[in-house]
Amino acid sequence: MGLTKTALFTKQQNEIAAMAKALAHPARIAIIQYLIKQNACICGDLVEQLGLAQATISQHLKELKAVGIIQGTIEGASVCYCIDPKTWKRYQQVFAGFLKDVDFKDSSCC
Amino acid sequence: MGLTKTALFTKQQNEIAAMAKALAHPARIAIIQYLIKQNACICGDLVEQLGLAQATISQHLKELKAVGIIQGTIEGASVCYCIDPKTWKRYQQVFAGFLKDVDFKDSSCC
DNA sequence: TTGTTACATTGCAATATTACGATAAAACAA
DNA sequence: TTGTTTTATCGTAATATTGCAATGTAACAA
Repeated sequence: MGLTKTALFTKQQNEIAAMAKALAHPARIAIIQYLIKQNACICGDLVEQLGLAQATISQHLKELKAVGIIQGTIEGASVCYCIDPKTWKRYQQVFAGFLKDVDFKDSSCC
Repeated sequence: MGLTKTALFTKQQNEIAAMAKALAHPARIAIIQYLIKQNACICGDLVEQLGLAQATISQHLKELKAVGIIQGTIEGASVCYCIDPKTWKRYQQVFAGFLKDVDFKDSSCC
């Protein structure tokens, strides 16, 4: 069917998966890293930097905006993008919480 | 085209994206959480727990095995799955490294 | 106004993912 | 051996993702 059965899982599980999905493409990782390095930039900079078509970059930016990890502010004809500090902290917390230390038994399997 | 242009990105960016992709489905999050809670379990347990078809669970297990986050050992007719401690630590390090603290300028955007 | 620049959106093609029934394979019991 | 249990794999359908050319839209300049 190709449709994830969201209802079978907890809210938390769906949230972690959705957050991971936003990071599940190298172009989006590259965008985030570039935004951190430059503090902020416009869409055109990313098109040059990454070597993907403008429409493609715009689509990736849309996805990152949808999960709230970046925000864009209109700056004349261009749009200035940057990391949203609040969502960034949430990402840190959620992933640190999920990837917590586990007390693995000796050679854990059976 | 539907084909990610892997060559445009660094090895590190591709790795982070691949690791995130493995976590980008709630069923796989649920499987990992259950494995941590129970220390280990067999495929049949997960089929009961999650309410997905056996073929579907088996497929998710295959993906998790492919990135090395879980390992399976044959135990008679069944297969015992558990978290791979080494890969788990790598996940912790990689995500902690990527989601590091950022010194956000005042209201960071432009 | 006309033209230009910067992005977003639309429409499409190629590929990937999700899900499951059916079937295969391997271990074991009777 | 035959049957049962457990998991993997195959085949298929439905849906999602990736990528880009073309087009739309908004801001600005001349």
